[in-house]
Amino acid sequence: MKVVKGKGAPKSSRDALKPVDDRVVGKRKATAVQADKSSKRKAKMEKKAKKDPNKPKRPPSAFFVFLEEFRKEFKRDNPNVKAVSAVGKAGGERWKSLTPADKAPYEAKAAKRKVDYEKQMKTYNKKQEGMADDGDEESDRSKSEVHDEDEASGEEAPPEEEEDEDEDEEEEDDDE
DNA sequence: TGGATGATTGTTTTG
DNA sequence: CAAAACAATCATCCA
Repeated sequence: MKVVKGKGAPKSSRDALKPVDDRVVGKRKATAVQADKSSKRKAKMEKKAKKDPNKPKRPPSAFFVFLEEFRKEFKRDNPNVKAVSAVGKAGGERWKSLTPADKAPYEAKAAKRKVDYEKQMKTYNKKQEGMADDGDEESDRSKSEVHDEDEASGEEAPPEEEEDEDEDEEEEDDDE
C-alpha cells in the first residue's frame, strides 16, 4: 500500500464515489513546479538520460487497459470534466472496487499486450544487433529468440487473431 | 508553438 | 530484491 500522499482518510472516501473537481488543471501547485528541468519528458530525469532511438514503449498494465475503457465512460458521464487527474482518480477508485474477476479480462488483455511487447523487443533487439554501439549487453538471449523466424521474430502480428479469452475466466473468487 | 504537468496504478526496467 | 520511472490521456500553462 502506498501511503505517501497522506490521504488520511480511511478507506471510507475511496468507497464512496465522491465527485471529483472539474477543473484540476491550471493550478498545478503554486506557479513553482516546472522550475526543474523543462526539457525532456518528465521532471524526473536526474541526469542520466538513456538515448534510445526507438525503443518500444512499455505495455499498458491491466489498470491502463481498464482506464482506456473507463475514460470513455467517464467522459460520457462527465463530458464537462476535462482533467486527466479526474479520470485517474475516479479510475483508481473504481479499479479497486472491481473484483479480481472483473480485472481478469483486463489482466488477460494486458498479458497479451505484454507478449506483444516481447515481440517488439525482439525486433528491437534485432536492430540493435546490427548497431553495435557500445559493446555490452547480454548476448546469449537474443540468439535463442531470433533463432526461429516463424512467428516470434515476425514483426507483423500473426494472422491468428485470437480474440479475448475463450478459456475460463470467471475465476470464482470466493475470498472477497 | 510545443513541451510539460497533473493523477491513477501496474508493469517494466534498472541498480 | 527494491526503488524508480514510465505507460495513456488531454486541457491548460510558460517561455
